[in-house]
Amino acid sequence: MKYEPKIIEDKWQKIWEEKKTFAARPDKNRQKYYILEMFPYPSGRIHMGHVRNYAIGDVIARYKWRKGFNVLHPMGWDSFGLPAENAAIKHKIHPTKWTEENISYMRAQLKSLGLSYDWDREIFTCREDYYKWCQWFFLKFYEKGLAYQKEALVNWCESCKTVLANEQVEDGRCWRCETEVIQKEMKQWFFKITHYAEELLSELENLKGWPERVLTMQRNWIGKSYGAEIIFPVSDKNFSITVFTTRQDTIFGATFMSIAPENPIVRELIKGTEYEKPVTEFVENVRKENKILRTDATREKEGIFTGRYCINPMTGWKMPIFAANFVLMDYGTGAVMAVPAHDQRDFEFAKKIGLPVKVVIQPPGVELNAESLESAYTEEGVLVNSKEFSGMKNTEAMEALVSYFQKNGIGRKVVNYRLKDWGISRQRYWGVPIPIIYCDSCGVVPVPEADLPVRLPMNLQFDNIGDSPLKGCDEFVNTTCPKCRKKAKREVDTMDTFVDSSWYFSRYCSPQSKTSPLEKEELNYWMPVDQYIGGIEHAVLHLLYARFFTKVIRDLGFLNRGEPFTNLLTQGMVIKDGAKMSKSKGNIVDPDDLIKKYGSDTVRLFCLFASPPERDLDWSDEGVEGAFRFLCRVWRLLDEEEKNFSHNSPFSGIKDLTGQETISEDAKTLLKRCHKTIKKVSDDIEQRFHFNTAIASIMELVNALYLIDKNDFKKDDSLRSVYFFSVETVLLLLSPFAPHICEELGQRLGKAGTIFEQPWPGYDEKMLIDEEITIVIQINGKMRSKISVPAQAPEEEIKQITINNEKVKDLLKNKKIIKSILVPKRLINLVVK
RNA sequence: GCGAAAGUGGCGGAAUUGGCAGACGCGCUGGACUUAGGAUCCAGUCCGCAUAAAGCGGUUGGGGGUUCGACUCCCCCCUUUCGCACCA
Repeated sequence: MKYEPKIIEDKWQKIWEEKKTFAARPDKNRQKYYILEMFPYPSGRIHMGHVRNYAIGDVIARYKWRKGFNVLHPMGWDSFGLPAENAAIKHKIHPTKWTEENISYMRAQLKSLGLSYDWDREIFTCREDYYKWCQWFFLKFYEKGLAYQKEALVNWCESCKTVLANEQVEDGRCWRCETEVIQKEMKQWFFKITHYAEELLSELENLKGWPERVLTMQRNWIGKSYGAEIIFPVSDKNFSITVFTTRQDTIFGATFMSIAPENPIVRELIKGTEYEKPVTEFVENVRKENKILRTDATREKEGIFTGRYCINPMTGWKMPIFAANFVLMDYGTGAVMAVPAHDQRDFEFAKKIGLPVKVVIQPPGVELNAESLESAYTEEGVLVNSKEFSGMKNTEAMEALVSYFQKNGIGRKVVNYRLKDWGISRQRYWGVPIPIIYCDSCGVVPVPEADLPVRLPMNLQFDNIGDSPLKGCDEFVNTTCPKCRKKAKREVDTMDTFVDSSWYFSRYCSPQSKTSPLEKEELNYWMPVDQYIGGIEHAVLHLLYARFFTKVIRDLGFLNRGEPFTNLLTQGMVIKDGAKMSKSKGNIVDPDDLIKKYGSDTVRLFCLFASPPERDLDWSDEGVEGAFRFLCRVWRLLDEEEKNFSHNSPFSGIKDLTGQETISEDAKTLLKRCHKTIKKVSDDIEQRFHFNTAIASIMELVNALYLIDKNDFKKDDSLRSVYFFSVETVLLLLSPFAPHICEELGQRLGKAGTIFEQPWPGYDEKMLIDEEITIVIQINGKMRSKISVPAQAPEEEIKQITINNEKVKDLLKNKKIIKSILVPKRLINLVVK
């Protein structure tokens, strides 16, 4: 009988679907295991990256299930987003239709892969019953002061008339029309993620199951730094400028001040003076520059004098104030004290303009001299020219100065974060409407909870990209104020789709709940996700937002903990011909074609075998062929034997040697090999997710089975029995990787029930021990020979056998043994002279 | 520039705690079966020397070190990938 993957895969997928084999129910008596792969955007078709991601998750899910865990393994669709809107414009098809059609197609593709999802929990972020709760969360955020509105600078494409996400800006240009992106000030809604900045940072330490890489990226992103805010009074004005610095120890060397061009203080400083025109011109020019160019470290330092001075509170000097292109408005206070001797940027700028440089930190053993300085000295040292602080180590001066500032009202100690609040407004149609109403009398009014959802209107025309398409939909925009019942207008922006994906994993715990976004009891049973799997590209964005949301969900009283993902696996990319698979490279491999040709078991097996999950996977058509060949080999293990099996016999469970005195040596060797393979495969899955080596060891077992001469069965019944036990073992071990073929062969082997219902095979420690072991003989660290000794042989005996070995004797002629090292069960090393 | 990860046969990769480098697969070579083989089975396959066989030497990006022993630990350097990058 030929191995025909298509037939058997259809058969088993149908059985799984009808029986709801993978449905999860909370069960207090069983330990839960929540495994999750990042849900996909329904772009049209599944690609190889998805296949790999889901194959990895499926192995873990099936393994844990068989280990007796109550497994939750859900799937859904991150189905709001710009591509649907673009497709609508291009093909005159409604985003809903486009999205739902893609979902149907991709769901069928996932099902054809035989993945163990609980499809009853499927989530669609673009459907009312989900996005209603996004709006509900928005209202809760608003109530708690975690959602607010402010003017902000955003990436703006003048040609497309829309805000662009950072990912959609390539080299400072719009990805679609290549227009240069500018910074535009717009009123935007923000989520106050900075409220949790400290916790988001400190909790990283407890995420032991996360890759260090991701933790580092999040730490960098949050960017905590310790320093001081210092107040500099402005000459001839009744206000002052506050700067943030981490180097308050250098304040005696501050000779001028630089402020961000965008800083509103600039306007105040120049108002009505001769500097107004040139400075405004400079500011406008800098603002027109795109952000990428602006924040390039190698960019020429430019600045313009504002005509004003401020007073250094420690030295009393008049410091000229400059507007400078290298000062960022959105970090610190948007103003910095410039210390040219000890900051490279200030140094470059001072040299260019000809501003004074003053050394206030001296490194040990060297005398720095302001005139001969070629670059800023930014390392540690001792304070000089710093009044009573002179002579202090700069690290000590940090603290001393902060106390001095605080005592004298000059400044204070502060902690600054690089993390900014999350701007969630998008001038798009295909997203969650922000549930806010603007009333001329009442101002900003949140939509009452009872009125949710604010529905996305379905009757829009998609013939042109405009900013906030909802603006043009009168029946959406025009409404009545919930407070005063007068005419009012709705917010026309929608939410960033990252909002939708920030809590979907929680919703999976009670996906059908109509009364609440989350059911407390179910949530606390399933959460946190025990194993989350996805690409590294979400290291900061999604994974940070999800952590933030989970903390809010905790503080809203739904959940008793604030971290969503205990373990995180970031799988590598799928590479072909040295590049990531992409349309533009033309190196795409379509999963559908492969499944049609080889079956999904083969495709999954190859993805898992070709490299460990966290590394990039090099695609190889020959490798796929090899995976298929291996499954054919497994198939043929029992090809001619089928008629000999008794039907409905139970699976064997652990098979050891108890009561088997009649077992032959060959059978014993094979049986031991089975137990070793069980251990190896279990450990590789459980401890390291190294599926490639797990599969390799199953291949070894299969190779060993092929070397057994079935003619021997006639005279050796124990060998026959162990052989079929081994086949059974192969199926039990291989089934998380290639489930369909294993189920089919299990049935053909005459077994009652399915493999999925069988517990994961155990092994007998006794069966792992060899009676005879091979000891390697090294002489001066070089491998010279091997000997076979009883496993229990004492050290002295092994040594005797070694020196009596013919070859060793030969090599030891005229030499003296100085030392011998015995590594138990492995080797003996003779050090000779 | 800063930080992280990686570098092993012709290729993908293995070696889990410092103990036989190259498991397993691909590719290649030979043999068996065969009308045929691009199916299947068996065997060989790191490199060099030697070769009837046994053997000898070398080898984990390069150089140094620690150790009886290093792919593994330490120092220096090279290359690649990724992340951050005027953050005061």
